[in-house]
Amino acid sequence: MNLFAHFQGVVLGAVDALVVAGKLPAGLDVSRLAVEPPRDSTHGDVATNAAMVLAKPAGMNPRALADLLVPILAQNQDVKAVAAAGPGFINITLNDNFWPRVLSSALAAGDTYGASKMGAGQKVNVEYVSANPTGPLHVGHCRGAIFGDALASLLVLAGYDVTKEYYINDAGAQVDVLAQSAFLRYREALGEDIGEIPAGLYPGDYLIPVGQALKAEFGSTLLDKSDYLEIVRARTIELMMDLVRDDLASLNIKQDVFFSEKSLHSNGAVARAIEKLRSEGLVYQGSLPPPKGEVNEDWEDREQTLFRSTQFGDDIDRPLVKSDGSYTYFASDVAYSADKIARGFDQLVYILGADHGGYVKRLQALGKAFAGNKVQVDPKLCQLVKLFRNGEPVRMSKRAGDFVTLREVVDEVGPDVVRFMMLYRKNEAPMDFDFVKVVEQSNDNPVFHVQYAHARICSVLRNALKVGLDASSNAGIDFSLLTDDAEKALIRKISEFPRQVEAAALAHEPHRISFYLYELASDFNSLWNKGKESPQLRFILQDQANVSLTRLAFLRVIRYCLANGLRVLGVRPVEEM
RNA sequence: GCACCCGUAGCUCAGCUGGAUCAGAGCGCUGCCCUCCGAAGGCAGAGGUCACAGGUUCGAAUCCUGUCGGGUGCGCCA
Repeated sequence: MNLFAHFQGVVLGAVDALVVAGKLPAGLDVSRLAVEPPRDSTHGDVATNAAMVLAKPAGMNPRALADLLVPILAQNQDVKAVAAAGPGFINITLNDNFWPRVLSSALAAGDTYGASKMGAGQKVNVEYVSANPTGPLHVGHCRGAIFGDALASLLVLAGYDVTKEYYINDAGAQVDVLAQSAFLRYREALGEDIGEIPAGLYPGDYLIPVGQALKAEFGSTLLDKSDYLEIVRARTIELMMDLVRDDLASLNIKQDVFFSEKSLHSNGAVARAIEKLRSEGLVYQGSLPPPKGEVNEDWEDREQTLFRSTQFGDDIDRPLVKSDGSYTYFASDVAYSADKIARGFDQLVYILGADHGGYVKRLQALGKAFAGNKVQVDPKLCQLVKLFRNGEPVRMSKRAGDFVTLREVVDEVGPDVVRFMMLYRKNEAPMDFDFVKVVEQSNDNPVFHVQYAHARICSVLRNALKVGLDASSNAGIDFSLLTDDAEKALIRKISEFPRQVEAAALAHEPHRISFYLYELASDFNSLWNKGKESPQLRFILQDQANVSLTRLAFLRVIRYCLANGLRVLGVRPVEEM
């Protein structure tokens, strides 16, 4: 159960009672009414701003309204005490028998503790990575890949119907260059001395096996074909996407849909989407003003086909057709947006790199153009990751083909560490990633801190078996035996998990789960350390089977909480370290 | 020139969509404890005008405007 959602209902019931009694006007907007944990736990267990939010529309003083609500809330069987405080807060202290029920329901929920129906099956498309299929993924793709994947898991837990999608930029000039580069490697595989890779082509070694694969498949027949480049391009893109999928698999990322940009052109979707916009008066011939500030020598005034994106909040209108008559990259985006919307998504989430900040408004403009306000378009920008090794920056050469690959990072520190650390920052904040620090086996390392808490719990559960306590049974559990402050703090923290999941999902911010898990692990460690000094607080007490069984069940709840949270992040909850 | 992101303790960052004698965590620093329990330590302390200036209201780190500083972009490259 979500304790706070539960009491939201209770508070709303109290408000209704006042309406029925004629003490409040009907039809008040309760959308801002919140039920939250109080900042200071000495204030109580749950707090609501109901009186302050409703005071103004009701034309009342917040404290006076609070005083009306207090006696009604006090009647609730789960409420031990309720009081108005400060400017109009209402603090509720729950009956002692309430917390054991929270734990019991969490234990019963087990692997599904924290799951929510908030999403109500709404369809969400999360598009992430979408790197050009011209080589292996590099470290720059890493953060967005992990962020998108964790967000998708988070949304699933919160009850959304999620599609994880990758947009393949397989049209345009860069894949022609790729094809030429691969063809060179093909000739090399056939024994030709190709010398230096010419400037402008992709020099990376990863194309050598592609050349060999082409040789194995086609022999030398491509040399005589006039449409060889067409064949090489198609085959190379397939091989590059295999490479990309392998890279993603190293992070345990598996996307559902790989959407081809090229297909939008070949099946006429681009033309149709633009016609759709044109029919609504959103496409016109015109010229754009030159950018102010810096002087651009190459600037020439041109008339072009433009999408009226300024009508939807964009800074300038966006060109759809190049001067040679072919479509711009943005024209593909137009068709792609239309396609996503036609597939019936309620939300479109785009995970973009920091250098794509300029895309936010135009993507939102497309959403509005095709679906009005019915579809929420939320582009999320992931800031840069700076690599360090023991505090020293890891230098990357600018030369093409010489970059730190995603695979190198994963191979060095492991997928769990990469995933956790990439999610231990909010996406808008730049991040430092130190190869040495992130693998330190100490409590100062957040990944270790959380993993270790889980492993410790598993260790105690194993030890319990050795002394004949069956921790998997639900017999003999009496959660009201958990009365120490450290235990109670932990129970509170556990009770917040479902709420954290919903809030993080709503905000599209998976990092909140990471921070929550860190705090949960800290609270658990505090209890553990208290047990060092006070043996009666340990989990296994030789002569007190009922207390031991209860505490072991408590540990199982904590473990579910940790494991379910880690599952959102895509980090393995390890059983020993 | 314009747009977007960022600015919170010495450092790295949270701050739950405007809440409360609450500005928090970790590191680092200081002082104790830990050679016996469940290895990869524990407890406590010091520190900040939330970049700056206005505004909105019962109430602002949070919203608005402006300024300063850092980052990223800015018409036929995808």
